[in-house]
Amino acid sequence: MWAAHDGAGLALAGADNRVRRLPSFPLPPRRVGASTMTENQPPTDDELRRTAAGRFGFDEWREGQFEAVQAAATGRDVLAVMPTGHGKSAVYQVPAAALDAVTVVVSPLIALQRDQVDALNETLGAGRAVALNSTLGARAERRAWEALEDGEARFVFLAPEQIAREDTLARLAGLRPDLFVVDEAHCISAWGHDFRPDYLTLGGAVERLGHPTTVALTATASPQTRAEIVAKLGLVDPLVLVQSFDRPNLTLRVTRHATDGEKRAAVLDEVAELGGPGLVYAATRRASEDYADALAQRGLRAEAYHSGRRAADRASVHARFLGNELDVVVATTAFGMGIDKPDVRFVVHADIPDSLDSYYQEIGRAGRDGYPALAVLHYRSEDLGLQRFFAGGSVAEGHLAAVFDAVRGAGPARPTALRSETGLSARAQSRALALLEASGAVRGGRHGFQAVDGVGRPDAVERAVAEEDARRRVDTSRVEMARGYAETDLCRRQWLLNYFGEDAPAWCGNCDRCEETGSREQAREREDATPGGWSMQDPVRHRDWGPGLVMGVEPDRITVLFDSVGYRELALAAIEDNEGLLVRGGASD
DNA sequence: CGAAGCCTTCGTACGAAGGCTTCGGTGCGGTACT
Repeated sequence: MWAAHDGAGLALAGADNRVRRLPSFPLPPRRVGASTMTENQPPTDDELRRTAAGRFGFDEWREGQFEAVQAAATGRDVLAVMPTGHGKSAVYQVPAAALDAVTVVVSPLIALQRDQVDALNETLGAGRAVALNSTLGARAERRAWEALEDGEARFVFLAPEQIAREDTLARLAGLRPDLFVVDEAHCISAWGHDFRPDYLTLGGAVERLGHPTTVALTATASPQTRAEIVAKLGLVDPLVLVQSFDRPNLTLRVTRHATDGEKRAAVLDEVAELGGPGLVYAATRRASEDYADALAQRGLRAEAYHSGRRAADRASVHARFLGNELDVVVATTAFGMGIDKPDVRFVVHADIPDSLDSYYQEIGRAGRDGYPALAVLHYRSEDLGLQRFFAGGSVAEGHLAAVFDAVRGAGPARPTALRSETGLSARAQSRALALLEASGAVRGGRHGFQAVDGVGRPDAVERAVAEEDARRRVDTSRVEMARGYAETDLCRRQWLLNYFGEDAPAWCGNCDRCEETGSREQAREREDATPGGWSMQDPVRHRDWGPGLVMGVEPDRITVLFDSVGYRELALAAIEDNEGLLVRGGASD
């Protein structure tokens, strides 16, 4: 399912191919110049197909995929939202190979970079792709740069932290790249806020490189995340390819529990019964260890996986799981990207995750072979507390003031130097710096951070606090949407697909709610009875929260995604009683 | 926000109950230490 961009807003199409609009945002002007690629004749469709088949053995295209390849090959920015295993990499690799383009690929994990470099060197010839990261020695790093500057290597993979370094960026600019690729682009939104602040610098990097054709790739993104990716990267008139999120072979189920002990027993019973291969997700390291121990006592080959384990142990767990030497891995969110085992039969969540974006990503690791697989969420409303804590962390105004003063006093200064001034922990200082930078009070440059001229301390603190408030509201609303999935009486699949901006029937027949509510006919009757005439993706405007989009319709309430405050549920009774509270149309503009 | 762990207090005088504090998830890069 895909649709081209159509004018001022970002247009997206879902399962029904109906074009929809997201809240719009300002688009930066496109810079012309650096790209050598567009000066050459763009490749013909035949050339692209030949390259795909001959070099990559790729001759079956999914809907919209070839159009995305064409777009990238002719110099148009692309945002591709495609499930894992649908040939996402082809969207940039085929045009890059056909054009012999210099291609910069940003990828968040060194392990992922390594896999892709190996695969490309196997396909296109040794030495065509290199990675640049801190695991290289000085000599290897010099050789990699030389290979790129000689034109021998055409693909370079790096983490965003490398791109954020001025010397690296300057040297990349010297390569005059034709293509700039952001893999796992949802990190811009899901992680970019404070955990990987350097994701936020990628938009600046695109500009600095002269806006080469930019391709953003991800396997999961809600409409809000898509809009954020386009805005933060400064994509210009992008072709947006969104494939259906539905995974019909996954059975969706939620089991509610009153106490932690009851939940724990149910998780253990269920997983022991299912056997494997499967994944269990837990919210804390400690819980992952406890569940793994208890499952091992029941005779399963089970291991815990989290970032507190030694690197060698993590690699061993990963390898043994892929090699069928383990039945179950009990993991925190650390076990994720890069796992591609086709026959995972279940993903059981012992705790609710922070958002449906995470949940979909995690259950998406089940049933990739297309055979039936099970996704069960074990839910206690108390478990939301932990996710609210993670979403709600705030930076003290005193920290913001201290960091701003230190930056202003020291002139351009690196974080390590600033720390002796602020006395803050590295983490606290980096959060404060990221917020000050995002709100425009502080700027990062070649020699470190410096204050922006004309911004005073009260102003800087106020702007940073406002920035953080906005983020917190959105993060908290994402937790609430996860709660909504767990507590809904409606079809789970419809709920999940609606969250991703996709229309879906009210009855899927493959979730616990549909099993209980009986038949398709009953579901249709209930849907027809929905008053008010609201539909998915209707643009609306709220008196206080401004423009938004209808993301879910239930008999007594609708869910709206607002630009300013994230997801909100509104009772239909309240809308009717309160004239002017919520009106149709006028999404933004 | 909720759970776990440590401490204090009360009393079926050594174990239980209540109060207070701390902790909780993701990874890059670079630096300090074995």
